Amino acid sequence: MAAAVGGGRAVPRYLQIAEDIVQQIRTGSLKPGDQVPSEADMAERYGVSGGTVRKAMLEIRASGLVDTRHGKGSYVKARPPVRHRSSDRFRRSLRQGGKAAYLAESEQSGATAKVSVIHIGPIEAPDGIAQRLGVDVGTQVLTRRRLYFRNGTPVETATSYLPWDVVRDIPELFAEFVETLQARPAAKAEATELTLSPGAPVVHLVREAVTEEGRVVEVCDTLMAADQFVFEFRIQATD
Amino acid sequence: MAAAVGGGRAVPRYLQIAEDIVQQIRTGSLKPGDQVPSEADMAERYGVSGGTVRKAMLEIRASGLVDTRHGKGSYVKARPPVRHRSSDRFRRSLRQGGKAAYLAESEQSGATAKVSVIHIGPIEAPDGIAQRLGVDVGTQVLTRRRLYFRNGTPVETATSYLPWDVVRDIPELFAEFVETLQARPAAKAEATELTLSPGAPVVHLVREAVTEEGRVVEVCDTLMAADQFVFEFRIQATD
DNA sequence: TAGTGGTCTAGACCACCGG
DNA sequence: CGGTGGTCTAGACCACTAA
Repeated sequence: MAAAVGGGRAVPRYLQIAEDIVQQIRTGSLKPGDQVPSEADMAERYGVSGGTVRKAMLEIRASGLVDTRHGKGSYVKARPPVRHRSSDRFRRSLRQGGKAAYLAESEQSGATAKVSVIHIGPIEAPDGIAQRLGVDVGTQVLTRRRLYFRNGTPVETATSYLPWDVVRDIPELFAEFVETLQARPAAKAEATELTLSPGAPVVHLVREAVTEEGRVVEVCDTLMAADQFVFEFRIQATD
Repeated sequence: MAAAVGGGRAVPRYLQIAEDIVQQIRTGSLKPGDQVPSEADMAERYGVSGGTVRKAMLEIRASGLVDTRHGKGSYVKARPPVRHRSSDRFRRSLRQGGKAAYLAESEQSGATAKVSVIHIGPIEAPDGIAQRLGVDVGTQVLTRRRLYFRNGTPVETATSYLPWDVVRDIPELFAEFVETLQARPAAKAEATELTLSPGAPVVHLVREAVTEEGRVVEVCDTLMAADQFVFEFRIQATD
């Protein structure tokens, strides 16, 4: 049948449908864990074709309120929206190993947390990392790759890089941390690892640990599901 | 004609096409300002239908490398990807009015900057803002809404809220700033205001200015195109 | 007016999931 | 196996832009 639409439609049909479903979630008609109507259902109910309903589902996914699994359906997320990631985590007393800090911080907010170490071992420093550590590209460094879970779903990957001499000494005399943070859409592989819808935003955070002598002794590269975190920074005014 | 695909295709056609175009941009075959091939072109060139090429374009837009205008076409962004937004901006010496700070910071990185004031005047404090300022909901506060441009395109909106007694005194004795930062997909209206593709990530940053007495005297609510900013924070280690 | 992107249809086959 | 989402087609009409 011919296109779309009788006359001057302001809001496209697929957005109307998406808005309808999102409202049902926000108002609680659809509760956490509930299955969102299947695409076939919606096509019939709203009297539109599959393509249109599909586009609506893309919008709904972009809202971050549902979880879609191929062959099963879409479900309203249980995830409590976000967790605070405060700069407080840099207090030395909380840094008895990064793992403990995460667990403490996470459970403080009433969620189950888990950390799994994917990989640990020596590697040749990749370009950007070598630069940050102030060593030559290809220098051997120790890496540790971790996956962080919250309430059973992965929310963060972290890869840290340490030069060998630092590993031997383990200074724990960091004077300063420099964090750079950028948000962007997830690449395909990243979306898979964090079980996100493709294109969902992720936050890429790189933390450098700097000693009192000004040497960068650790670089930690982390990727987070954006909807799982609120970042908080306290900054002292200076002259 | 019937579907898709002979046999076991690993990577979907639309992703292959998107990847091809993105590579052409990254390698420089398509230069900043160049027009990306039209959808009709691509459909013919790659031998796929319009729907498929459309999906590819969605992926390409998600990469943030391209700017699409209805009725005109898609063009490779001129935007040098990002601008550093460093916590240095809190140095008092740079805070002779927020506008000056932005212009200085921006032009330092070799871009043209412009700030336009959309609105300035009294308003009843909305819920979240009143809470942060420690006043009752509905209290009159001064708001100032600004749109920030970089190289001619809007990249940031900022709305600041100040209680009236602060406006009178203008303390400039901030002791601390607290920033909370969250990334999420842009809502439709936000995407329009910042000329983003719908669903492109934005960063929502709220900055509170705190006096030495611990009073919050200003709340600034800003929304930024995520692909335009890298945030940098330096944090002193404490015990 | 011609060319572009934006919305929509009515179908098809595939890949995945669960019983 | 039936139901679900994922990919794809070959068209249609609409809305915007620029010459």
